[in-house]
Amino acid sequence: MAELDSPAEAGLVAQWRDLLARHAQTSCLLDRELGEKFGLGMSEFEVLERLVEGCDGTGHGLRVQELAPTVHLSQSALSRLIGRLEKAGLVTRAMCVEDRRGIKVALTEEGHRRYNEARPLHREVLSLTLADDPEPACGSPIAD
Amino acid sequence: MAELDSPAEAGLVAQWRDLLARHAQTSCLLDRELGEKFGLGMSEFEVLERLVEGCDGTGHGLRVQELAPTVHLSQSALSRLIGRLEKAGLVTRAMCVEDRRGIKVALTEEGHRRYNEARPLHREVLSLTLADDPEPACGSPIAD
DNA sequence: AGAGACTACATGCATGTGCATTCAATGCAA
DNA sequence: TTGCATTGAATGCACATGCATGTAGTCTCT
Repeated sequence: MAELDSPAEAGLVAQWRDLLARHAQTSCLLDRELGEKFGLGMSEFEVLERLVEGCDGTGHGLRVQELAPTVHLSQSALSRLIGRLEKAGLVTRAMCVEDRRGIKVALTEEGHRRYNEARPLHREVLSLTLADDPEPACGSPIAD
Repeated sequence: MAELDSPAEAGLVAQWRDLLARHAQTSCLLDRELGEKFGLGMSEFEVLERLVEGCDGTGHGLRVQELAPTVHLSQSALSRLIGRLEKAGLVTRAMCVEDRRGIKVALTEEGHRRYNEARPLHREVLSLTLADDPEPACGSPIAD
């Protein structure tokens, strides 16, 4: 009847539940904090960060398909996310000269500034939730 | 100008990205596999599993608020998820006698059966994606 | 050059989620 | 008992996501 997991399976399940809990806590708190203080979602921040890393200094910009594998989003979700960032004035979309199907996404001044402002809070949330402590219950805000 | 992370922060970021990647791979594959082979989402399966653990043998059922902390969903999302499971005939909702605001959720025979059928695949996915291997690119199906 | 397969991104649509609200039941105070 | 705050769960709504599809540009083969 196989009602029980083998020890190996039980270990996997425990690992998975721990991962789920950490993910939920962290992403929930990131969304809340970044959202209410900087108007950014977790994924928006992640995309800004990739853009900073990918073209720091140079203003070249990244292809959408270079962004896609690093943030874990479908192509359509990423397209719309970039649309939101563009509307917010944080990035620009420009046609790619060497392949005119492609889109170059680049940070604006404002985007770079916003990222720099948000980063300390992002790191603070990570240090709060990722240190192996007794889970601080998702909603707890960060003290000013 | 603080453009760089401290080593501690860099470690946190790396840890967070690893967690994000594992979560994306695993939940994506779980949803795909459980969905197409058993008509269950990842969270649906998680709820069934809690119900099995919480009232195995006894047919008592669990309060919604007992379920809520273990699956990482908002109260409203959990309410609707239970609605879907109920409509699919996998659980029953019954008024709670000792507090008539509450709802007792219990597995049906069919729910128990479906869980037992789905569990091996669930464990298989975990063993595929959680073992620290070179990430098998989210979409890769499980061989029959 | 021209036809057809393919690629990069955008968009229509269905769905799952969270927040705010609602409604019923309970607990508590006077 | 009556009145009021609180709790447990359901629901309206806005929104982000994924899948399927559309559209424009590119590549290949002849």
